Amino acid sequence: MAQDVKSQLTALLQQALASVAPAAADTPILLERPRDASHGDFATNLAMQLARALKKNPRDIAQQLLAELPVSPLVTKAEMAGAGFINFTLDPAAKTAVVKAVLEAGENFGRSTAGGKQKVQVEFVSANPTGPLHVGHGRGAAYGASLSSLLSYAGWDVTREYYVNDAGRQMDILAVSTWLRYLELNGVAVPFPPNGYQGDYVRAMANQVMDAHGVKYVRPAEAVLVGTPGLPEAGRSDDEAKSQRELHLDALIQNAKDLLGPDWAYVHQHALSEQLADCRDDLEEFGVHFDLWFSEKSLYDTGLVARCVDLLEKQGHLYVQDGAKWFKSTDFGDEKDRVVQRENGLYTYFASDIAYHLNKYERGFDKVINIWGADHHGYIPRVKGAIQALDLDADKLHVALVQFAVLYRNGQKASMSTRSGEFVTLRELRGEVGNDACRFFYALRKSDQHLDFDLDLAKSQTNENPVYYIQYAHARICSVLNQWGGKEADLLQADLGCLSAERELAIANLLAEFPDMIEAAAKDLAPHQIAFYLKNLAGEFHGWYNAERMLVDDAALKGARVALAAAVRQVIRTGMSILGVSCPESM
RNA sequence: GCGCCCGUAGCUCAACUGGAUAGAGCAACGGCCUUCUAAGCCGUAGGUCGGGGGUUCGAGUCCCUCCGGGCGCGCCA
Repeated sequence: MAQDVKSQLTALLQQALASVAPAAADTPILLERPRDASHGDFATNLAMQLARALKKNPRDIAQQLLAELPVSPLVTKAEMAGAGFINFTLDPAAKTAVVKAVLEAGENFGRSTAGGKQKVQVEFVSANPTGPLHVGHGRGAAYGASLSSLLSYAGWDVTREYYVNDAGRQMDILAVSTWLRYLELNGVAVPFPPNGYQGDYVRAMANQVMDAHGVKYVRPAEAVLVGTPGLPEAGRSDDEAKSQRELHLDALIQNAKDLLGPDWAYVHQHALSEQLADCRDDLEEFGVHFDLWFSEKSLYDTGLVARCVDLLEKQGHLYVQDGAKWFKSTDFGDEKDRVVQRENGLYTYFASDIAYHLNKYERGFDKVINIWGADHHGYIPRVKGAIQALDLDADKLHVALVQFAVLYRNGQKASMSTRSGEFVTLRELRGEVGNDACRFFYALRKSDQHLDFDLDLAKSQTNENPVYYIQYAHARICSVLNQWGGKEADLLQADLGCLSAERELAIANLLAEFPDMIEAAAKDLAPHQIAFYLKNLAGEFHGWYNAERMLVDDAALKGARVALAAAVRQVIRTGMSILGVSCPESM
């Protein structure tokens, strides 16, 4: 199969290298597939790499290498070209052999052992369960899910994980928002704070609480508002007004806790589980599954946060200032030191995040991948710093930043604030453009690249979406195979020597490239390469389909062509399945 | 102001990690359905890779510097 071809070529070049330049015999040999077909099937820049060390013209070196190159039945032509490239043209049989390899291996063609069964954790989405997921989360979800599948396919032992921020102020705000809407239903006149959660789903939860427990949690407005600073004028957006709104909201939360006592936990828990369930359903429908939903709160309950802070303290990485405990992250390259424990004794989000990472390391992952929104990039140095401070290997942690998707509607930016309730939800997007198109649209972008998501385009021109281009190729092949009507197992006996058209050999070369592409994509954490590969493969297929007929009278030729088509179908299926996109048999 | 990311065809994006004449898809223009699915194919047009300098056999890719955009700089999460 093709991998063998590549390593055999490498071996040939190593022999030539050893006699031309024994001193540089360990020069790594890079074989690439030229874009231009006239440059053959493989090319190496070995001569150029040697130019500096040997102080010779690359073209002269290339000629010497060619002279020393052992002959091989695989290679029909080896020649020097350009600035000193050596181009190889392969024997057609060496190229088409891949068809049989694909059909034999099935969905395992391309599967790699590069990951060596090492344990890798991929943590992604991890959105606060305070409202519906929006289109930005969708990008992280699609990327994380595709990346996880890719790594798994490349031989890693993958754990997919969602970090649930179920402790902290944002959850309190959601709970109090729900309660205030509930009071509203019961005619209690408390103005709804502008910095509470405004979405309709909050009212829905209030209704549920009402249905389940009636007026049990009603309290008088005076009691709810007692001791609150009140709200500034609605139009004010100065710092003072903002801070007053936050203080007001905090006071409301405190009053709610006092007035409801143990029942506060019910409201809190109800809001959390409702939103989490909604989020989980949403993601499941999107084809995004998690092995573990990890609770932030559990880090407090098990005492890991406190243990972590103690540990850092014992190692001398903490100091007290203004009543708060600071972590000396500047010792590890951060811009400034960071608080882990507030003046009021409460731990910061950073503290629980340190504990979470300690927990990840204690679970023995060989590699830990965090997929974060790009707005968190300033957070990386402090987390890596904390990991180092705990005497752990910070290089095991890789933070993949996903740039936010900027939505455009009618040519204008659409707002994406969760708090204001004005956002396009992932669910809406899925409903309007479909799961497949969504997953593929996201997959088609390099994750760390800014993404302009034109809603009108995605919604109105779904037929133009490249996902259909690939699915269509798959459906066409299914149709041909149906009409052919033979047993697919028989295709293994096909006389591949019949495949001689340029297009057929080009497709064979592309198929052979699939395993290399998978390994490269996994190494780069870049599933978008799969999407581009598939587009390319589908394009080659469509071109061939229009140029040649598969179901011809000549039985041998027919068998060979159907075998090639079946191999293309297999690779499309494998690739699409990694991307979480379906392959309908007919369209 | 400081730090990180980015700037490639009219639009949205690639470019095998420093390699050959920078590639696709939309949009535009011209062709192809009595034969396996026209959600397709074939062709044409479209570029000083933001500007300038540097490193070397060779730069969209690395270094410097401007210009332009995004994000971050909480005892929030």
